[in-house]
Amino acid sequence: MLSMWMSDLAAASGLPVATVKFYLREGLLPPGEATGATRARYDDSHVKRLRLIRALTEVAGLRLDAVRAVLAMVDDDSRSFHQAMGSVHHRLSAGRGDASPMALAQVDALVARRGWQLYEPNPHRLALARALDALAGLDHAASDDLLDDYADAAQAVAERDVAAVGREDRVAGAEHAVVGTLLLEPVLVLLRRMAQEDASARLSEGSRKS
Amino acid sequence: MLSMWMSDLAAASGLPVATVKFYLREGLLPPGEATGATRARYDDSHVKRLRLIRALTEVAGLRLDAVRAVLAMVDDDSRSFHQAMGSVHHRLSAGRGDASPMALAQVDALVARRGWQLYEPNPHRLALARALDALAGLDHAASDDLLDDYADAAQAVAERDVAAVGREDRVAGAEHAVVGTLLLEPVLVLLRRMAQEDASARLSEGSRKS
DNA sequence: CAATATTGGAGATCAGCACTATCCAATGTC
DNA sequence: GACATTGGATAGTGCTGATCTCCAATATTG
Repeated sequence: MLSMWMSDLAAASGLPVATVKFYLREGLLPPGEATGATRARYDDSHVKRLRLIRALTEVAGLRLDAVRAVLAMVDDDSRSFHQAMGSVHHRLSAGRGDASPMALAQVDALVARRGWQLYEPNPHRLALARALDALAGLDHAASDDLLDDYADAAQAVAERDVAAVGREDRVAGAEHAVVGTLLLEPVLVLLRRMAQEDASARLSEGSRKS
Repeated sequence: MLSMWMSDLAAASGLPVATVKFYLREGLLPPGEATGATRARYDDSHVKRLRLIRALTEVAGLRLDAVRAVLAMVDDDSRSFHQAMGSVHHRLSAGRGDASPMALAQVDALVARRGWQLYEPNPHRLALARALDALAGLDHAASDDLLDDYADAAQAVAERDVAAVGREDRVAGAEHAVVGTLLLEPVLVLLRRMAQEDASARLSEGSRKS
């Protein structure tokens, strides 16, 4: 089915018509091709766009303004993966408040140890420092050693992802990569939860008396 | 300062008095010791509790009902880390909707490959399958190979965390461990974003003509 | 000890977000 | 030509998280 009306689009995407209208109004879904004053045709690209919007909100947990920013990236072919990912990530990590100089220094030290090249101003740095402050404030300060282990794991998946981008999507545009990267974030978190459940089960089992 | 009034508590935590009152009403903050009909004293434990609430909402991104569940765990010494973490994680991964049998099978295969022991019903399994469905629906299906790499990374940090719990907190109660685990989730995500920014910078630099 | 300011409890109110419902005129269909 | 459908505009809903307003009881100060 290449061409459809709004109600078909809604049916195809499993969303209420009212919601499709809402996304149109918000500029998240491009308008269909008008066939008259009160009718418009939509096609497969609109179905896919709706799937993307729902994936970004439901799976990646983005709010609609962040979705709008991601879609703007996706629609702009002129950006490289690197540029697109940068804009998107920077927007996602942005947040209010400031961090202690100590936590910032710990982050900077980590970045230096790793030899990471980051752009300034870098919202990840601030967000991470705030997380470390929160941990420290609860008597749960993260050691450099712990951060290194976490960074090892993070770097392993990040390099894997970027290598995949270099292989597949260098020319094809940034969309695939950005979308994949965003949706894999919750995957990593979920896998950590599962792995932790398993490890914790082993621990409590191993220590059980009988 | 061991004993204070509500306005001092608000000042000490950096929150408006109205917000402190709100948390009291919501049962997130235990009531102070009443010294009369209209006065109550609060202490350090209340300051720390407020820090915990804000860390869970701002850093870990939990909603107040999830915070309430975590606090209930924290206040209940009778649970092991394993039990507490299970309840909390299961609540966090809970979500609406269902997943395709294909995605569920892929998750089950992964779990089987890893030899992970998970409890049923397991919300992580469903949530992960839904994420995989979303990826597949956007022509970005995750291969078993990719999942294995992600699981490697997830398992590495999970085992590190659980080992730390076994070392420090076996007796001390589950609070530390649960809180640390929750707050380290965003840390891992942020580190992945930073590592990706670095890897992507290297890639685009390495491929630049001059 | 009286005057004044502060405290904290209860309820109402508000703001932001993501939708959802109602109108309505134009249009397509039978 | 009667009738239902479409889709644009506008207003309203439900939820969450927080803030405002009142007020009587209480502490502090002169």
